[in-house]
Amino acid sequence: MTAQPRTMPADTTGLQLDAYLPYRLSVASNAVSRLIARAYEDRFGLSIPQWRLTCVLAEDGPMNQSALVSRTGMDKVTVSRAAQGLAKRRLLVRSENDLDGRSHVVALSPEGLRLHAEIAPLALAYEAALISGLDPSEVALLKRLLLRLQGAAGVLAGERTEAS
Amino acid sequence: MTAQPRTMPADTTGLQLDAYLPYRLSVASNAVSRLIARAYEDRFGLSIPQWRLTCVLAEDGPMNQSALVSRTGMDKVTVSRAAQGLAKRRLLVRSENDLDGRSHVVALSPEGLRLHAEIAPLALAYEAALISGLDPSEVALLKRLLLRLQGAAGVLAGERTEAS
DNA sequence: GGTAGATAGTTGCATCTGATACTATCTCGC
DNA sequence: GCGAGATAGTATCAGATGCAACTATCTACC
Repeated sequence: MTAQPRTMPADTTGLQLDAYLPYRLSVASNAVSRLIARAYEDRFGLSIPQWRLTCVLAEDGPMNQSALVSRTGMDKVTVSRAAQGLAKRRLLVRSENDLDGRSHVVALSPEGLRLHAEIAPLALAYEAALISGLDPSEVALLKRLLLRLQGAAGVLAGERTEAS
Repeated sequence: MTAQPRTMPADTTGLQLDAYLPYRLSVASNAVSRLIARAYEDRFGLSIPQWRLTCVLAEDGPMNQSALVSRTGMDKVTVSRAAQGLAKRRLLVRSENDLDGRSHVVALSPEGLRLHAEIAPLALAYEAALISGLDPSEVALLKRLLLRLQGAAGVLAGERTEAS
């Protein structure tokens, strides 16, 4: 005989929040994001969007804002504000684009590059601490599945695909 | 010989945003959350916190708000406002707690239960669509890894553990 | 039994976010 | 070249979020 808790409502839907993937994903992501955001904010005064721009510019070199938008998937308003914040602190420089008067080329300043080089080890240490105890193959699978979920969500949301 | 793009800055940090787990996690979670939030909002007028409360109350039965806080991990302010919104629509009922004048017992109304039963299949369909093509064992591992990341983030953030 | 500290929940506030609207510039077709 | 529509980026506004402060109630200790 299966035990039947007394006040349990007859939930016949088969839905359990704890096992619901979007819920698990959101809770895990929020926990990790809060941790990381606090670390960057407290020690370096960088928001997450600012940190992302810094990373992309350090990796790929100068580009304009719309390239940053497609590279990071962030909103163009978010990118604009993050770039303004970094420019105010002289961590990046925006120069006129002679070929297109609408856009500016955005590049890390030497100080920006230095800051990135300073933060990167900390960022990697956080990642290492988060995945400590996990098998590298599990981590690789995790990243692959996350990319897959992201893609599936984009498709379900009716997102325009690359090959239109 | 490895091709060397011309303008690539000397990024010797070993950090690549695309491969950085917190980034992958955040982007995937945002994509999924946006999809789900829009579905619930558009069709049923429920926010994500309201939907979570509904699920927990349908699963576990009536409880007070602080129990909802520890059950869902959401902020107590978020829970309070979500409960107020649901109460305004008569989807849940708050009754005085005779044993403790500070707290109220929160329970789904019959309409609330009915709405939950109506939404649950849609929620499960979204989950199924997101993980379609994935092996069930992969999904199980994914959920396990997400829980693990969440726990690791909590520990790193100095969170009080259950067994103090 | 009265006071100090803990707890339940709400309100206020400051911030972040994203959608929309707007300006400026570019491109294309004629 | 010139006007219609596309694109880069910014400004503006509404809603969500979470912290801190607050009220009310409870608990525990003297």
